[in-house]
Amino acid sequence: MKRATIKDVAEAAGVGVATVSRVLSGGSASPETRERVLAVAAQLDYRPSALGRNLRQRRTGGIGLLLPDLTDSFHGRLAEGVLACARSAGEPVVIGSTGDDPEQEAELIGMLLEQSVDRVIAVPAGDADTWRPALKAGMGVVFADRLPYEPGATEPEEPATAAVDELMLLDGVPATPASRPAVRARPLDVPAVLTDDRSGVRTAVQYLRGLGHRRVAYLGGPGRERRVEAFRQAVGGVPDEELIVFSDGSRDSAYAAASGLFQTRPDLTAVVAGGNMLGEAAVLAARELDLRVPRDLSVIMFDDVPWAELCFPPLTVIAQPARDMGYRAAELVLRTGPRRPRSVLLPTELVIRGSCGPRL
Amino acid sequence: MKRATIKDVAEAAGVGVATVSRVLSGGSASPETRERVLAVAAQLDYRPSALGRNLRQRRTGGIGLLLPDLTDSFHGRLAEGVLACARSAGEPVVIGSTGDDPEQEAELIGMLLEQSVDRVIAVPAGDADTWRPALKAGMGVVFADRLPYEPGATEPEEPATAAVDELMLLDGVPATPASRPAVRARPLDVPAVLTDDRSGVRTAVQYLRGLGHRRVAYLGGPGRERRVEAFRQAVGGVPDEELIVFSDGSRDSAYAAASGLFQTRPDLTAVVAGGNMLGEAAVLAARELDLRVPRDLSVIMFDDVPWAELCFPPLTVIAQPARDMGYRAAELVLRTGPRRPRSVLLPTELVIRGSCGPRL
DNA sequence: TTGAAAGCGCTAACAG
DNA sequence: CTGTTAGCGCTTTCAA
Repeated sequence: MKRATIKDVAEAAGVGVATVSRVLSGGSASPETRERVLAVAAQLDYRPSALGRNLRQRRTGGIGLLLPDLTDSFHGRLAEGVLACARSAGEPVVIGSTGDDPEQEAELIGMLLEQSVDRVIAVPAGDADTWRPALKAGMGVVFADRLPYEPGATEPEEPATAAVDELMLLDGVPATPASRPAVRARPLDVPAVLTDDRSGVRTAVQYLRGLGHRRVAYLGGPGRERRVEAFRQAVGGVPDEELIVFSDGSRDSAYAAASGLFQTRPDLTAVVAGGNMLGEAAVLAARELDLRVPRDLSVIMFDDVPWAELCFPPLTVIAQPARDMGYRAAELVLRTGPRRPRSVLLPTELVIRGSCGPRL
Repeated sequence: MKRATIKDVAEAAGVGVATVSRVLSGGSASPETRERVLAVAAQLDYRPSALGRNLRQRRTGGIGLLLPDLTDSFHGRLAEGVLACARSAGEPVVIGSTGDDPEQEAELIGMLLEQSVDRVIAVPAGDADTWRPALKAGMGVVFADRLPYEPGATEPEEPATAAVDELMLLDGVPATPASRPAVRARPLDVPAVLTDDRSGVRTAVQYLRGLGHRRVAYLGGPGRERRVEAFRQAVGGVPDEELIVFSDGSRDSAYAAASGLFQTRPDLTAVVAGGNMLGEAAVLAARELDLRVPRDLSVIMFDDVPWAELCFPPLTVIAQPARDMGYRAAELVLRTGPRRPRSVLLPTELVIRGSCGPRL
């Protein structure tokens, strides 16, 4: 038993297909016609097929969502935000997990293109080159949490000025400092929803400093250029590069990075983890090496997660509004205005629990 | 600059559109024609539009994925499994989050129907009535982790016998006991990928029993009929119903349930949490009430999560292969065989850490 | 092996 | 206000 089509409804109601189409999409029609059509449609259990409509309009109307890893609580919360907004707009969401791999990401972009999904929200894994095809194809893209940079240079630039407007309102301080190092990677100029990494990192470092820590390390993940750069600035002077280590998106690599760091530099007394998986790794590695937190090592982590409170000791964190980020990204990508939507920078919050102590 | 269509390719290659279609889908064509077409297609950067194909074939070929909550680590891992399989099959995945609410679920099913997504994987929130429309519309559906039951009766029945075949191979014991209580809710007879709740719960209870615990409580979530029933059976005799409490899918409700339980029944010495959010709530509530784990209270939790190890004390758990479940569910729903695919029951594993101790 | 042609279900001109 | 008609891009008979 196949579904009724618009033609069936038209025949059964004794009207033309155009009339049915109009009635169903709120066009003009005489009250009686409208009523009859509606009745017949309900009676036949008619559901307009998105297939026909999409082909006709040459677009699907759905939203693509590309994330590095749904296993990461941050991305899960972000996704929930996107889905909540999409649902209230009645839009379907096509999801893809990139594993933080630019190639997979490129493949998924291709898939979305093939499906004519013309709007996408992404926590990007690849650089500007990965995303250029999507942009050129006219996709409406909004980035969340990170920005793809032009390949080549290594020091990230602040996002385009439009992005910082909101922050300035939030903490009353321009986020773009007057002086900058020379070589800069330019981020893609595309609307984005970011957290205020700079002030988050600064807060964390200052907090640690206030506790007396001098050798504080940074544990970074992929796509986190802005955080690292902010870290270098926050510690001031000539940063001890050995105290800055990276991992890719996996748990194993995060653990390896943390463990390696703690072993090669037993003199460090505090570490800031650039994400919840890094924080997890730091706690695990510390425990394995018999480092007491916070006596031997203070740890502070980017992103608040439910288990931060269950951890021993409870983790001090820089909280980010992940769900809001997703919701707002969806709002932006759905906004079909004439002008490109502005970017948004959301504030972080220091949540003090028990994983940081004074340097002994 | 719009995308090239099949017609453009045909013209540029001096052949008919049918030929292009054939070449691109691996049909027969003379080597030289094939080569020419392929060259032109590449040169024009031609990508076949899924829109046209889908309309013609009256189906999208994508997979729908309906989950209660992406914020829950279990569902996140499940989703990653589904996405991994879908990606290797080149199929897009349309995702929806139901919040464990049957109404939202029904709405999302409607949306998938409208999109002509004819295959769906779900951790169902609603009952059989919620899913009947999807089934009647001819959707290929595979359930994961839970099964929708016929509304009315309250005691769940084991899933259809096909489902237990795999388990019997796995642990050599038939999962369907000879004797059963009288009133039963029938699960929908649809392929599913489930974990062996019965043996998992039994293992947990026996472990606790071995430690000397007599008053062990159960903290249940939504859609967990089979686990509760297994719990009742595992504790044997007339179960103390006051020791069995439920919450809906939210963290708040889980915490309230746990806290309430601990306060009304201070005599209990052990609790099994029916999911990771329940476990989280149990630990939090215990801590709040100054119950020492495991001295005053032993806790064991369904589902292993990364933070179980970071928790204090590290949580003893019944691990479930969430990611595998997703992957296998996707395999099932993609299997386009003549016969309906068989269900799968996957084993659990007791992982002993530090949250259970002897009764003092 | 190939091309012409007929739609898939829908919307948007355009006429009436 | 309403019906007729022309496609959207693709696959698939059916002849040639």
